[in-house]
Amino acid sequence: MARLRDISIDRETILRAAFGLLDETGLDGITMRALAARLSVQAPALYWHVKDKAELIAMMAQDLYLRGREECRGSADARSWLLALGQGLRRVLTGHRDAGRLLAIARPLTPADAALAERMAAPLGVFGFSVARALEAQAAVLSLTLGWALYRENAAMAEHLLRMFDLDASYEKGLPLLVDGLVA
Amino acid sequence: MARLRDISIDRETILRAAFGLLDETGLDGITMRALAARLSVQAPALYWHVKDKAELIAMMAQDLYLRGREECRGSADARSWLLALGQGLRRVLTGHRDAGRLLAIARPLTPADAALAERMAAPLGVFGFSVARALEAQAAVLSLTLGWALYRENAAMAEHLLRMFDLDASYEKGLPLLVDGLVA
DNA sequence: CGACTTTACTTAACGGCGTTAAATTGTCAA
DNA sequence: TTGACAATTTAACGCCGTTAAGTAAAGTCG
Repeated sequence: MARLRDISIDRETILRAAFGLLDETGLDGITMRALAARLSVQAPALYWHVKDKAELIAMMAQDLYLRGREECRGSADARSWLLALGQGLRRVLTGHRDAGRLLAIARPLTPADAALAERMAAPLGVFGFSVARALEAQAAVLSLTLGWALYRENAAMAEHLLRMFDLDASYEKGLPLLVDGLVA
Repeated sequence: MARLRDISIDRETILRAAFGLLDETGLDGITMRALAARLSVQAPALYWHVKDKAELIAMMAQDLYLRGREECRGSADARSWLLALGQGLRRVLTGHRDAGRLLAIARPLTPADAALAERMAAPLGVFGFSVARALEAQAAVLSLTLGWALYRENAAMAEHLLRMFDLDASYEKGLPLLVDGLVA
């Protein structure tokens, strides 16, 4: 395991370094060379652990989604579950620079991995949702949240706009409107 | 005007060529060299008309937004105006490959141009909305629509998922839920 | 008409990017 | 001791956005 170097890198350390790089330099700052340098390694070494950059971005996206979903573990009904999903993902996305943009450019995962969306929505089944209805409701909440995150990232520069209305409050208001309709 | 070449290029022809290139090759296919080739010109010639690639993308984004808004010209009330805004933008975004991703990576326009969002939301004022409430409502509808477009672009490859529920119908259902709450 | 400026392009080049190929080195099993 | 294997290195390729410098046509003006 340990080789020339005291500690070697693996997918997990690469992933964490990538998020660190994202927060410090933004999405454009994520280059294979910069990421490698942060791990005290040459760029091609990364390709032993990761197929290509697109896979790395997909890994990061998946990590963000899963962290967002953890927020709705103890939800007692469909309404609170969907609210927690939206707010959880929102919290995760606001916690990383350019996180919305990252999700936007992330290539879809492998076909086998597309089942993730299905697994994610599964808890809704417990509350009596059909698979189709669960996927629908989840898609609506995730769409609103991702779109909102992008809006926020883009508006960050135009402070003038943000002084005219509270974007965060707008989300807090809009999400329940959508969710209430979805569970009705 | 006309010089060495019979017809010269300008911002408008560049913009149209860029959308053509987008539809044929996707967002990754939009390179300054490919765009120039499509106009029978060398790449650096583009920089006479456009500051850099980011400005080109911003131009395309603005064009998409404005085309989306044209849909809600004849709306009689706030509800139908917001519905038309969402559906109009949705129609425009589904009409171009990777249009959602393009909006997501487009850098915010110049500060002076940030007033565009304000101008866009202005018609809502006629229906009795305050500026803040109009911007809020518009942000919610645009967020849902952009997020939905991204969802759709990413899910396009995972046909398996799409066979389990109707994403378009999901949007048609979710948008009124949000809008009804916003105008209440 | 001829000199000068301006417009709109060309060619050439730079540095950085993602990625691949090949060589290299340390570790472990037989 | 040897040989397979894991994990990295060095070197390089082609493409990217972008800049610098040169150049030809068109407009301006004495």
